[in-house]
Amino acid sequence: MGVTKTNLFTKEQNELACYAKVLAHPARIAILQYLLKSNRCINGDLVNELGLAQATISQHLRELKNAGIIQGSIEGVSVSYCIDATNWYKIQQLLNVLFDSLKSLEPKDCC
Amino acid sequence: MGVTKTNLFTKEQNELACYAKVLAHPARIAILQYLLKSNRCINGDLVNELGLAQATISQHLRELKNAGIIQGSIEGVSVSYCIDATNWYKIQQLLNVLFDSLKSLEPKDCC
DNA sequence: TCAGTTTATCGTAATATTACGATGTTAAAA
DNA sequence: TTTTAACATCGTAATATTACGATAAACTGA
Repeated sequence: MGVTKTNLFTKEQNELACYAKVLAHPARIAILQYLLKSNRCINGDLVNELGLAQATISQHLRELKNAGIIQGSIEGVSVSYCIDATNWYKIQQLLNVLFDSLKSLEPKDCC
Repeated sequence: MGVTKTNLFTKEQNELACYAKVLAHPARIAILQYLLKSNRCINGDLVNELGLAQATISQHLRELKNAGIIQGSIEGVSVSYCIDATNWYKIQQLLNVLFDSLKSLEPKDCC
């Protein structure tokens, strides 16, 4: 097996899991933090900043882009990436809907 | 390779990625949503609710528990699981620190 | 004690992810 | 036109994840 049984779950559950998966790697977190700090960057910036090979950075950038978290535009010989603000807030809200739905319990209420 | 180069990243980046990884599966999202709704559950509840084998549910529960998101206590012949509220809020805050640090830009400011 | 119930763990097959060298592709510069 | 720079993509090795049957462990009730 080893394949997630996507059909067992709701669209919302799969969507949330997909977004979480994109965040589930420290290099991608680092890329996002770099973008948050500097507004935009190119592949080469990140190769210097993170210590991973160019091909690896490119692969991570593609995953972030496929998920809609960042967008890239060709700028001469390089590609300028930045955060897609619209999706950024959408993902934050999706996560907060989940996290906010914990009815407040006394600490150690159940277990 | 195929091994994340953990040492290249900060403790915070690795921690955030770890929490995201636990959320990065629809079955675990479904388990959390079930717990949010019903406050507590046992393995058998989830086997009925989700359509996955008992061993698979048990494996997902272990990952949620190892990450500190849920806790379980033995209750007779079964194990009662519930959300660990303290860590729940901590993770939400960690995520929001990331998401809130997007300086507001005009939509389509960069790319 | 013995049988039944509920979980956890082991072993394993199928698949996904991570990382990087090598190789293409595209646009500016010479 | 040729060269250079910056990326993307391909191919692949190493490892991680997902799922489940089988089995073990622990507690309950007869």
